This record gives sequence, structure tokens and C-alpha cells, in this order.
Amino acid sequence: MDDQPRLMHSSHGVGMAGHPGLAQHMQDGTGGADGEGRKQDIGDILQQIMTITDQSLDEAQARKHALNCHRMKPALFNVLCEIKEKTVLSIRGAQEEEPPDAQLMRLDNMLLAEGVSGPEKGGGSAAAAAAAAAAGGGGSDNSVEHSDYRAKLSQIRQIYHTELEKYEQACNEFTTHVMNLLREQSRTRPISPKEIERMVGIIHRKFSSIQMQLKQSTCEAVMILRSRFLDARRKRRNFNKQATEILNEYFYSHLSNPYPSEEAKEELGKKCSITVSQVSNWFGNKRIRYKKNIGKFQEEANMYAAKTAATATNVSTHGSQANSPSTPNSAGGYSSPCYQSDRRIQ
DNA sequence: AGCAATGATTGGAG
DNA sequence: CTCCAATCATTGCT
Repeated sequence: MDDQPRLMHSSHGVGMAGHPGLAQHMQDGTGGADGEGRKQDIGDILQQIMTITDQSLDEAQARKHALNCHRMKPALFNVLCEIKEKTVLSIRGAQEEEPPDAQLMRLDNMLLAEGVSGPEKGGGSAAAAAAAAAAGGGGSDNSVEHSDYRAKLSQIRQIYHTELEKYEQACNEFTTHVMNLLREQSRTRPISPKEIERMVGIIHRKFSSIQMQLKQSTCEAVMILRSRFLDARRKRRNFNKQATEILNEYFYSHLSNPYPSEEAKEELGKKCSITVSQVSNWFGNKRIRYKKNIGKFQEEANMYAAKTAATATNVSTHGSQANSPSTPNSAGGYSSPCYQSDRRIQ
């Protein structure tokens, strides 16, 4: 691709300025009988093309100047432009429009969502928000994990941006280079602005395909990072004893309806330093596991029932008996906890 | 290593 | 959306 402009440059210099014979041929168009003479002419032209690289820069410049000043130049140039316009238009046109690349859009969206391509990691990115939410629980383990994740993510981000910048710069440089060349040549060779535009389009497409690869590999890197760090199943931490205690207390004291409301979940989450969805997960797991094997949990149930009973009596002896969980079945009914899955209240 | 416990995810139902 | 049920993946004990 690099030497294409140079080739174009050399060929026209010969054809027009260096060889009057060509103009002659163009005039008597049909060419006709003297095949011999024509062959000779073409041979000359080829010869000149072959030797063009031997010419000095000054010489080439002089030829160019001579061409530009030739009295027939404007007329010839117009003819060439016209012919070219026609052929170019007939060749092109059909394949002009390209559909907005769905794949590229997907990649862009993902990079944006992951906070790689978006604005600096303020509050905007989903990943940052999720990380903040998860770390907001307060577990120092968690925040360490997430800061590690964020560090890696910003590393990816940085690489992505520097690479992108590099590509963009290279693209721009190359584009302006080609444009300059074409503009320069357009003085001696029929090059329409449209053609330049198209050439720029081609260059941009080439570079954007490189960019696409960059985006793809960045996406892959982010996905791997995510699965490493954010897939909680991989880095699961058991809740601490106190949290489990609090959750179990609530569960067994609401055994007839172990479905904490949104507020209750928030409260529990706060108490246990976990998120609301973690509370939901815990209750979901607990319900199903309790139901599956009530016998196994009997002891635990008794223990917590006794515990809540103790605190209840404690509170009632201390102050007013305001402690009445919405479903006070726990006090004595622990021996036969009536778990009914379809008695839930939304 | 093998195992149970456990937190999280997934897919389907309502 | 929530919940259930099954399942995954890790933890922590033996």
C-alpha cells in the first residue's frame, strides 16, 4: 500500500509530460493500421517508466512543471476527468453504503458498560457502580478484592486508550499523507474530490478493522478479568459468625413466614454488613435447604428458638413487652415449626 | 483427597 | 420482579 502513490506519481509524469507520442495517440483515437508504430510508442513509454526512478528529483520537478505549463494541458485534463468520472461512477455507487457494524457496536457497548471506553471511572460505569455497591457492604476483604479488580481494569483501560490513540494518530497521519499526495497529483492527474474521499474511506475502514481487533481483545481481557474477580462463586467468603447468627435468628423467629420484607432485608443487610441481595440469597438458600431436610435443622431451630425466647423474656422483664415479632410463633412452637412455603406474604 | 456446608448463579414459574 | 429448585464453585473440616 505504501508504494502505490509513488507508482501513480511516476507513471503519470512519464505519460503526459515525457512523451508527446501519447498525446498524439489520444488525438487520433482509433489508432488503426500502424500497429507497428504504436508498439514502438508503448515500448518507449514502458522504457521511460522503467527509468523513471533513475531520474533526479529536479528533473522530475522540471517535467512536472513543463506538463503543467503545456498549452494542451487544461483541455486534456478535462477530458480525462470526464472519462474518469464516468467510469468511476459506473464502477462504484453500488457498493458505497456499508451497514453499521453490529459486532463493532456490541463491542463498543460492552467496553462502555465495563468502564473501559467511557468517561474516567467516576460513577458512570456499571462496573464501578457494581463494585462500589458490593464493596459498600464494608467487608475489608471485599474492598481489597475490588481494588485489585479496579487496578487491573484501569490497566486494561490504559493500554486500550494508548493503543487506540496510537491507531488514531497513525490513521490520521496516513490519511493526511495520502490526501496530500492525491491533492498534489490532482493537479496533473484527474482525481476528483470524491475519489480522495473514497480513498480516505478505505483507509479508515482498514484502520477501523485494526481497531476492531483491539476492541475485541480488550473485551476478552475484561471478560477474563471479570470471571476471575467478580464471579463471586470463585471468591466466595463465608459470612462471619455474627452475621449468620443474626440471619438465623430472624429465620427461626419467622419460621412460619420466613420472607423478610424489603425493609427487613435492608435492616438485616446493614446488621450483617452484607448486601440486600446477599440477604435474599441467604434466605432463599435457607428456606430451600430447611424445607428439604427439616430434621437436620431441628437442633438449630431449637437452639435459635430458645435464644429468641430468652431475649424476649429478657426484654419483657426489662421494659415494656414491645418485642413481638410479626409472627410470634417462635416462643413455644419451635418443637414443631410449621414451615409452609405457600403461606408467604409479598 | 474427600466430604459437607455454603454463598452465588441460572432457568423456569407465577 | 420474587421465589424455587437445581446446580456450581469455593470454603473449611476430617
